[in-house]
Amino acid sequence: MTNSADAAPTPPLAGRRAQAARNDAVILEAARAVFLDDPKAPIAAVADRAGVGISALYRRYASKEDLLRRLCHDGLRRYVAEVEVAVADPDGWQGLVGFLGRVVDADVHSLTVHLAGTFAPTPEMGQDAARSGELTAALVERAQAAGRLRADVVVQDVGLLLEGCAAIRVPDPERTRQLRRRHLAVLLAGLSAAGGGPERPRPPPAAGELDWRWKQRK
Amino acid sequence: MTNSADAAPTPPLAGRRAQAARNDAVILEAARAVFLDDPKAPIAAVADRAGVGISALYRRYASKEDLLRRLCHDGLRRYVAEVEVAVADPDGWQGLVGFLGRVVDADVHSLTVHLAGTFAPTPEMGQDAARSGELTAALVERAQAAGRLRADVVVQDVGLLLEGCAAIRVPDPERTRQLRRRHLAVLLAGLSAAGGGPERPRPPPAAGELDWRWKQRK
DNA sequence: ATCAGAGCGGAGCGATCCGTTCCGCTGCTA
DNA sequence: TAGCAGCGGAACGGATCGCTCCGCTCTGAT
Repeated sequence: MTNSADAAPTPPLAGRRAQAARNDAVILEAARAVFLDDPKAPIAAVADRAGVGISALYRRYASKEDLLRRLCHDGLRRYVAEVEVAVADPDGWQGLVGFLGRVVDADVHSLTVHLAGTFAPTPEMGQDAARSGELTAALVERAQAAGRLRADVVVQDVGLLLEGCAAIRVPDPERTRQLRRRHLAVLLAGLSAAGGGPERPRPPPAAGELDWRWKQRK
Repeated sequence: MTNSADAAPTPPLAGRRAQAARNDAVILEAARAVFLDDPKAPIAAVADRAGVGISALYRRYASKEDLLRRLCHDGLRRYVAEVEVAVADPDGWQGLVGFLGRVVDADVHSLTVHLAGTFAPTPEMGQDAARSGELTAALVERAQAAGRLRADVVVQDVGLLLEGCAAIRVPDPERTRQLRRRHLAVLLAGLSAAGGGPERPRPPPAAGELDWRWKQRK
């Protein structure tokens, strides 16, 4: 994300350009934190949190919608990257478990879902979303093939799980992470083939049933 | 909730007073639906949904905050009523399971938690909240005593569970209910003593750790 | 039959909020 | 040293929203 065009003579962290390049990251991180906390937060809140003026924001993004889109797309890409790593795991079950832990920790779900509908998605985002769906499905199948995931689980159950974990939130971020991990462990136990109980209530979530958020709202 | 002072000669559903009494319920139900969907919704949205004018609202509630408080307190009372029924169940585990199902169906958690912080709570609400906590703790203990609930579960885990279920939401309310039930079943399987797995990640949620929402925000 | 007023619809006021623009300053960079 | 990238932040214009208020209707007591 840092600007690679800065092979300047000086050590790479002084001067105006370098500061600006650093601001790129600072602003994105601030925006992440702010909009995760309140998806309707004003732009000024991001600027304050980043410790910069509003101009620094508008120099980088043409509009609030642009920033939101960028944030969301980054989250989506992160998701795809994680799930790609996961399907490469030789152990289908461990691949799924590790994947969920990392995605929950990174709070990717809040980024992609709570922000959805606040901006017009690009075609590229649609492709990435489709790809993420396919890969997640593959991940679920592999975990089932390994015999560790209940057979009556469907891909969309992963969406419900992520939704549930993302809903856990306390003021302290690290504590939030811990509580989510605990919640995730309970869910995984309930989803594992070892986990008792008869059938899960039907009908299971259907394809596309969780996609309504992506329709532009407002 | 219907006005019992209407033992009028006519069948009890005609006349201005009766219409007004019916509006009481209509407005409350509309407010429930609207604020459940968007806690920041404007008052006018409630009036529209109820099919009445704004005056009809302000005749009943002095302010928006008043209405929110009423809604939230109703939810809290509902919770207490349900948990009272549950602790009376001779089967500790079935008491817990049935209770969770009813509370999740009624979407009580969204009412009490997503609205919290948007109004100044009354002392009476504090008492009810305390009582609900005690009763829930008793419920958990009874389920553990029955040997059906894992020993490393704490009361606050119920809070996490409700939080997670409340986060599931699709446009159709009945479908939302079904998906939440499915999610709840997974969680219960993960929480039941039969459910496999070693220890749950520690430390478990602590007392009061989920109460930060009740601090007045904004 | 009469009429005071409960009940209500809805326009509009005043306050607030928010996205975005723009001006002027600073201090790199060429 | 001149020029401009980069930025801070005031302020504008529009939108939103809680709430008030005026006037109408029609009930229900007399």
